[in-house]
Amino acid sequence: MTEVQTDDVDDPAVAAPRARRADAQRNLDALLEAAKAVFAESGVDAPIREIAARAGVGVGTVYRHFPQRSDLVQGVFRREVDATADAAPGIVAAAGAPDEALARWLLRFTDFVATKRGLAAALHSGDPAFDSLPAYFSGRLGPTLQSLLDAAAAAGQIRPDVPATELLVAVSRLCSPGGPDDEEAAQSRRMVALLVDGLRYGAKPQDSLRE
Amino acid sequence: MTEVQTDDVDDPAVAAPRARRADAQRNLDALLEAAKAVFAESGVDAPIREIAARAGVGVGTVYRHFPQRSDLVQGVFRREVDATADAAPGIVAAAGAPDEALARWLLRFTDFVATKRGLAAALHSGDPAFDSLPAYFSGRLGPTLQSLLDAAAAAGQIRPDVPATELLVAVSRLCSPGGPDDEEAAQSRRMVALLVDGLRYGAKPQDSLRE
DNA sequence: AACTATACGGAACAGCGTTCCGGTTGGCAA
DNA sequence: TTGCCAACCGGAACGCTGTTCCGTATAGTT
Repeated sequence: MTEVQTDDVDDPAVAAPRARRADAQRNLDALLEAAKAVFAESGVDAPIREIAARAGVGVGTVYRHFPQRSDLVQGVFRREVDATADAAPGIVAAAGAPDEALARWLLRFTDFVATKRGLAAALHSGDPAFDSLPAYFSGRLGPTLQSLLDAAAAAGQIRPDVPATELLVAVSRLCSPGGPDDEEAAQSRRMVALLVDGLRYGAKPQDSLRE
Repeated sequence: MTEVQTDDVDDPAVAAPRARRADAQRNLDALLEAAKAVFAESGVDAPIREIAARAGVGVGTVYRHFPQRSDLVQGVFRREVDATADAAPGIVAAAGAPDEALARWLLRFTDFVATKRGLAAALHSGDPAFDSLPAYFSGRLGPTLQSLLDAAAAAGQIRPDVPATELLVAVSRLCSPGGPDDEEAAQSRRMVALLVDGLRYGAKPQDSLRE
């Protein structure tokens, strides 16, 4: 995430020792992907070996990339937050209307929350290694959601007075009790959809008089 | 558990199968004592073997008396709560005045809180095995402290308007950050003593003018 | 004193985190 | 293209953990 400006190849100034090897990058990606899945279904205390096996690498590789378990947790968390935020433009482009984009993105956000259950426990466990995560969460996702809300509100499709941060935690809580099984996930999605309908209702209450 | 009603040899009433053997009772006591110490210095996640060794028994013995770890935690907790509450009459008898008894009992309570640090984390971990503990805590200790407060207030030695439950949590928090080391424990005790002086001050503010 | 239900101890097993090192390979230089 | 070496990989190995199991010892009764 924060590993930009890697090489100014023909610049003799502070030359990075060397770029990361391709296989290392591949394994790192596979590891984050596997950890995401395992964390989601077994919690953040899942065995390292299981994650390694899922990623098709040895445990040594896990420890080289993530010396501490919290490093792996943070990596997964940040990656998911980024992916969720970055999905917004594509969803806006694909959706026909701002309120539809909003609804779809919130559903996407639901998937994210499902990933991080159990992870929430780690966040509140007081471990200082996770101190920076909540700020990252709202800092990255808040503005994204706010822009979606603003667009839909400007189009007169939803009520304009619901803060993004509140909606964020509301949706989180709607999904948090839900386990990894399909039925509860589906239920969470229905509740989120209902919430979005609530936003729409506030925008044009006169429509509710029609039948 | 469910294999009773064996024989009504000479007592037609429900005769207990047999009493607990003396050595079993000894080991149970030693176990609770050892667990108390180990929990206090290493938290409730301390190795079972360490507790067993401290009690001078084998791990098998631990598991027979406490099949689950939570059983041991509960046992220690209840035992400590009981001991703290039961200490009150003796302290009252030994102390010269009600306010002195109050002060000494609160110091005694401080020792209890020191024991249960880390245990607090277990209490709030959502494990349903611990659901009954908070109620046991305030139900047992609240009335005890209240009677001490009432006695001291009736004697005009302290202010009468401080509820026992509030004082209970206040003292808990005063001690909670303190680790197991002697310096912080001593500091906690000083703070508690200061709190008691505060109670006294409210009763007869005119005394503070004397020197 | 003899007998038996009860209790004890610790070896044994399984699973975990973490370290370590011989073998492998990607990417650069020649 | 070929060769080289640093970077990287995999998994064996170690130590610690919870938990089970059973041969042995003993308290309490007859």
